[in-house]
Amino acid sequence: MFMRIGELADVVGITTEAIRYYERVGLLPAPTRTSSGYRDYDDPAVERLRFIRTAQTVGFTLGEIGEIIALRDDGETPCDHVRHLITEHAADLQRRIDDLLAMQIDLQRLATVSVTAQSGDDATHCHILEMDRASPVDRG
Amino acid sequence: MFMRIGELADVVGITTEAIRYYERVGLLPAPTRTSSGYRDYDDPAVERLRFIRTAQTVGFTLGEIGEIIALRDDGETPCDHVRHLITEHAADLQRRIDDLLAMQIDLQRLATVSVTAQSGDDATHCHILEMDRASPVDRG
DNA sequence: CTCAACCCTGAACTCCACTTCAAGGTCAAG
DNA sequence: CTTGACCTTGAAGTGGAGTTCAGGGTTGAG
Repeated sequence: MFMRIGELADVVGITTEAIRYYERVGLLPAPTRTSSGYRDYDDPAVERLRFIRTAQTVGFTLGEIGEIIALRDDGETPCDHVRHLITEHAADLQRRIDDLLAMQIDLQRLATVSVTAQSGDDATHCHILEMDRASPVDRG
Repeated sequence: MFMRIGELADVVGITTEAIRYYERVGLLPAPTRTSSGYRDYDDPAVERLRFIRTAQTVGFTLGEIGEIIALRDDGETPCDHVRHLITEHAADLQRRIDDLLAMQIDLQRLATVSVTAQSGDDATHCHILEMDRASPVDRG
């Protein structure tokens, strides 16, 4: 299945501009072109774009995604290096998860205060904002 | 207790530049000035800056924080709005955590393959890279 | 043949949350 | 009275992830 950029954009739910941008920054290989210069994509391009989107939703930057993709693309990369990168990304992932969980705890605390504040006596004042917070999560 | 910007910065752990920036974008009211034009902060400023920091750690943007603050400054009770934002952010956070966990499982699988590949028969080829990934988490 | 809908390019612009820079004023210690 | 730490301002820079713009080419339907 070959398709032009607009169709690809529709299929994966990414704008044509973003797709061209990914190509420009090296995340997406330059596709073949029609005689008139139109980009002509195949199924692997769909795969890759979907992968990029997923990786983005979990918080990887395009730079990191590029690294990961490079691993997959570069069949000559020695396994040791690959393992190293995997370990690195795993640790990074764990940090991200920890950060988000900490955020979630903070948010839940805020939500709890919010609910109790709802039945408060003083309607002109938001208790959520006045709560004396526990020390904010301090992770640099 | 009145203090200059540098002391305030130390107290709340925010750079002086960030504090001036918050003032510029309307998050922090312009403080009184000394005769020579130096900013002169009082305790409520400390409170507000701490609130901004806390709100940030739970994932609110400065824009959202500004909204909340504006509501309160207008004398309206921002509780409903705050509750709404909290709910939204909680859901968003949960999605991101789920995605990250899924990604972690993928990565662990990759790491496992990596280890077994180490003792693999074909030393010239990295098996880690050849695995076909499970379909990525697809949440739009 | 014409028209709309699509495609191409490079460059410039946007947003966020700051940071950095340049050029100068103030204040307390020595 | 100089030195150095601090303060002031406006403007510009940063970086990530695109989006928008200007100006033009292609394609297919009517």
